[in-house]
Amino acid sequence: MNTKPTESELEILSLLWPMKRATVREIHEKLAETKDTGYTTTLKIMQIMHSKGILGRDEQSRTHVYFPLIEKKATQHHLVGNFMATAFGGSAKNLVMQALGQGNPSKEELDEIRAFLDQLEKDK
Amino acid sequence: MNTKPTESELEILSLLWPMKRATVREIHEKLAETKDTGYTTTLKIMQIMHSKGILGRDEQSRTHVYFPLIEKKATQHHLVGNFMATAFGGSAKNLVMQALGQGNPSKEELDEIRAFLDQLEKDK
DNA sequence: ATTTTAATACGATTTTTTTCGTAATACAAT
DNA sequence: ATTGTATTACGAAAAAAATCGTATTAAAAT
Repeated sequence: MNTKPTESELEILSLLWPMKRATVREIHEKLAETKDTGYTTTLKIMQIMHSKGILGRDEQSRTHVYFPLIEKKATQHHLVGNFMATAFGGSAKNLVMQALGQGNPSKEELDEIRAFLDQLEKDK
Repeated sequence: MNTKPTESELEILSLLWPMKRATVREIHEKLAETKDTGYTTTLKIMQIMHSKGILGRDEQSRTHVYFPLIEKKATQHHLVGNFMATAFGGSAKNLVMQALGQGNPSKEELDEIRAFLDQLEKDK
C-alpha cells in the first residue's frame, strides 16, 4: 500500500482529507491560491494518484469527483516515522522540541500535550 | 542559501554533522550498512552537494575531506517548518502528538519535554 | 442548430534526483 | 620500475516528479 505520497500529492491529500470529495477544478482553485501551476498539471497529478491507488474517483458525471483512498492517520504515521529517522536521527524528543519551539502552540494546545505526556507515562 | 537538501543529501548531512569532517569512503561505509548503492553514487552526491554549497571540502590531500557548510539547527528548522505545513496543516500540536505517540520516548525524555513546555508557557 | 465553455485524455517535455560505468591519476606495495 | 589499489573526474543514463500543450468531447449558453 502506498503511504509515501510526493510533496505535490500531499498538498492535494491535505485538501481532500477534510473535504472528503472534490473535483479537479475545486482542488486546483485552492492550490492556485498559493501555487502557480496550470490546471492540467493539477489534473495530471490527480490522475496519477488515481492510477497509483491513492485516490478513488466517481466517474458518473462528466466532471469526475475524487476522494482519498489512503487514510490521513496512516499516512501521517508513515511520514513522521520517515522524517524523524532521516532528519532527527530517530529521536522523537528532538523533533518534538524543535516543532514546539517554532510552532507557536497556544496555551490550550500546550495543556493538551501535557495531558498526552501524562497518559504516555502511565502506560509505561 | 540552500536549506532544503534532498533525501539522500540529508542522510549524508546527518552523518557529517556529528563527525564534523569525513572522506567519501567513510561516509559510504556507513551508508552501506543500511543502503545498497555504489561508491561512485555516494561520491557523486557529495560532489553535487559541494557544487551547491552544502558541503565544503579540503583538497590538500588526494583524498578529499568534506564538511557541512549548512548548520544542523537551521536546516532542521527549515525542514520542520516545511513538513509541519504540508503534512500537518501547520499544526505543531498535531505533529508533536503524532511523533510522541510513535516515537517511544524514555521517561527522561518525557521529563525534558515537560520542562520545555513549562519554559515555553512562561515566555508567553 | 451553432457556438462557447469546461472537462478529460494523451503524450511529450522539462526538471530534479539518483545511479553507475569508465577513464585518468596518484599513491602504495612489491 | 612495475603492478595493484583507491580516489576523483566526467559524462551519461535511468528513474521519479512536475509541467504543460493540444485534441477531443460533453454540456451549457446563445
